[in-house]
Amino acid sequence: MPEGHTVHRIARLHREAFAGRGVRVTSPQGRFAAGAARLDGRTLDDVEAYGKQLFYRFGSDILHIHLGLVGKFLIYHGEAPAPTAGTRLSIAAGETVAYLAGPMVCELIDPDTEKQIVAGLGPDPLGGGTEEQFAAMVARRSAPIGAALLDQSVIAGVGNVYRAEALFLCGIHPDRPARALQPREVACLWRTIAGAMRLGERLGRIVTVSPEEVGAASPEDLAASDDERLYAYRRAGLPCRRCATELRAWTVGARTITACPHCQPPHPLRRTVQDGPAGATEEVRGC
DNA sequence: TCTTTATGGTGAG
DNA sequence: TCACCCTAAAGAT
Repeated sequence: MPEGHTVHRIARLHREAFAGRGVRVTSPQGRFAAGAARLDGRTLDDVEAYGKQLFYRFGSDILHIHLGLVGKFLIYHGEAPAPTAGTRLSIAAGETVAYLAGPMVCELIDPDTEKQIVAGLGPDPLGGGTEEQFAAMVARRSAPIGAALLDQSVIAGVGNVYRAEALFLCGIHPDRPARALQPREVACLWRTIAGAMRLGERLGRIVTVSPEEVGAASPEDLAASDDERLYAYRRAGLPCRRCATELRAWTVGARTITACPHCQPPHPLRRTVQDGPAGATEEVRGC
């Protein structure tokens, strides 16, 4: 389940469990045997996340991990099962063991390489990025905003779920050119994504629906639900939670997005301002 | 036991 | 635009 919130959560949990301690590092599967042997027994100084990248610092040796689509960490406190045939990496200290399976990247790099990787990424809402940085990246993209949000050089850490949810919550059609968005729409996207990612990091699951909207007491309750956490992602053919219009799915940026035809109109709606200057209009949300 | 699915990204054509 | 890589877990048989 790796979007940025998952990666930052892993960094936090692993920092708490392993940082400042000597750690046992092995590669049960063998595909990271040489790297594991180099790190085994050494002190893990710190764990950091940026976007979807993880960096484990052992002095000037840095373990770089990217989970990709199917990669995951399984963490055990106390008794742990034997690693499976797919366990690329095992990190252990005291009572805690973390198994890594299916990562897209698991490699040793030096500090310069880390700098290059981070330099190629846009602002990370959970990593000190700013709304101004995001706005500057969006302003120079002619691609659809739905594609731009998946581009890690525009904003780091957003994946297919946060993209669909943020565009829905801000009432923005995914096909609209990024640079044509109004400043308030860009601001809405950044703030919505940042807030949702902070919540996701805390809950360990993406929740965007307002609890009161579905009669729930808290986001924690929604996190346990499979049906009520999200507004748009993978809900094609179902009625919009806000207006009951049937949600529609198509491809944007080589991945499937789902959106509401009514809440996310192709062009921002405008209406005449009653008490403003003659001919003045203001934007209104689809819903 | 088999099949399906996934929140990502790259490289070839 | 497509094929392809990585693996666990849920669902189907």
